[in-house]
Amino acid sequence: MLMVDRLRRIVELLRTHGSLSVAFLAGETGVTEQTIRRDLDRLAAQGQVIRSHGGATPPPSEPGDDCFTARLSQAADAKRRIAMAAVALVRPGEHIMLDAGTTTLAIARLLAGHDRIKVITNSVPVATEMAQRPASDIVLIGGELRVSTLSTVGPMARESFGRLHVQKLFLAASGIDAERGFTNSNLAEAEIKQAMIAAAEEVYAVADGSKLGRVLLYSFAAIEQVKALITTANAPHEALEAIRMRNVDVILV
Amino acid sequence: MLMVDRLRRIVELLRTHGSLSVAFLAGETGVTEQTIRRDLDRLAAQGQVIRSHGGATPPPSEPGDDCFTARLSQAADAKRRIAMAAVALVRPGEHIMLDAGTTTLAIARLLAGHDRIKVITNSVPVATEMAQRPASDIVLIGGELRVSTLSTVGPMARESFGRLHVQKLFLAASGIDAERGFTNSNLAEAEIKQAMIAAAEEVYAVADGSKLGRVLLYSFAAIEQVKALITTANAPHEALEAIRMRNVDVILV
DNA sequence: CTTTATTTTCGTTTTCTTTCAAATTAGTGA
DNA sequence: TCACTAATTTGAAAGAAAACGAAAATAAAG
Repeated sequence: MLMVDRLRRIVELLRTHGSLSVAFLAGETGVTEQTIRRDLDRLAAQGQVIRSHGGATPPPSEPGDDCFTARLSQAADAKRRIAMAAVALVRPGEHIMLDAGTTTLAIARLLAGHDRIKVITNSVPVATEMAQRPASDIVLIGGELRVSTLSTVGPMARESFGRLHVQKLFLAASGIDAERGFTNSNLAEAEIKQAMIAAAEEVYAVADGSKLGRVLLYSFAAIEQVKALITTANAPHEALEAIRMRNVDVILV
Repeated sequence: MLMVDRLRRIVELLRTHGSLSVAFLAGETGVTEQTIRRDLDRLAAQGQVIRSHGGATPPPSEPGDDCFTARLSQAADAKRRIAMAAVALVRPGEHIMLDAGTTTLAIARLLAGHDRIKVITNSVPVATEMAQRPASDIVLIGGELRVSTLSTVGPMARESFGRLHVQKLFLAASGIDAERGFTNSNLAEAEIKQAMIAAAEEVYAVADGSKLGRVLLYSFAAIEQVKALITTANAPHEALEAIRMRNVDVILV
């Protein structure tokens, strides 16, 4: 096991367990306590962990600085423009699905104004955002809650999506590539996205330009499965062309 | 247990209990009174607690603590005491259900510290609260989202509960009466509560004293269906007696 | 004045730091 | 490609520091 892997592992273990002793981490990683101490010193210098006598604790997660809200503020304007283009596609009275993600959250924010639209989602932030407006009609899909994205996954969620049928799905993806299709770094989420795609008549992918040409671990759909991709103009030109060649509309905002 | 964990625990216990003796803290944390004294000295030096002869008290609340917020936190204090009694019933490794409500939200807040507990809920606030802590294992029940309570209801939620099985359910109710049982003013929620009760081995009702003797529109359970009622001492005495007569434990906090 | 709590002191245990050597890895130049 | 050197990582051991518990002396509370 490489040292970087071990460091990552330590951070991960601390995040899930709350706080751990040097001895435990040594046993868990198969190295000496000495080495763990050195690792913790290093991680503490980077602010990744808080060192304490006998062990370490994860860094305090201030409200509004976790990974989710951090991503939220990033490129807020681009996301809003994408969201506006997405909302323009929605007709009154339609049933739509919203994937979990910051771009889809921006869609929810705009959509909250529209009446008579039923929104189905597995994202807790999307649901709470929609609930702000009284006239909304929301179905929240149940399942195991993924803490990092605040969305539900697992068999229960997959099955729930399997029974539903909607006109439009707005799909988020961390990686979009003409060849490899849509990819994601988490298996459970990839499975849910597949279930959502199966439940929708038309699928619209929403993602800022940085996601184009990126390929991640789990692939969950071919590029042809979506009707259109809504993205920003900073996407790599050749990636966009390759997608257009496969009969997917590209909407640039 | 690391020292930092113990220090955190002490602060937490003081915050919830109000003020505690050195002996109690020693018993609670499994160390000598001597060590507790040293801990308290340390915490007092940081201003985290106020030292006093024989024990310590939590730090004074923030300035700008007017009469209104005092009353507010008083109600919060009642809920927290109920929540503490509820959490004391939970054993490590158990699966529990949390109903939607402010008292159950207080339970979630306390429960978030416990490891290895799986929480099933239909309440979005409860789920997000639990998700704050890394080590939590949460199942969010899906369904139509009721905007006013941010909880899911409807056939989908009912069915989901129908497939689950947990050791303990902490049930909230707007009205509790020995004769009329548990009542609620919303039909959809009443139905969900019935489904939850059916899915749990043991049901514990949690409600502040003002709910006792009240009867609302929809009744969803008889008083005998719960194992115990956790409530505050300000509940009407005759209402409590009537409930006790029906073999329901009453836990006053 | 009695009881209880605190401080002080001391020894034991645990954890940390420092230092050194072996092992691994990366880089260099023939 | 093949040694050779330098840097990094890791483990081991010894001394320093911290945490903890126990007991005696002191202070506080009723």
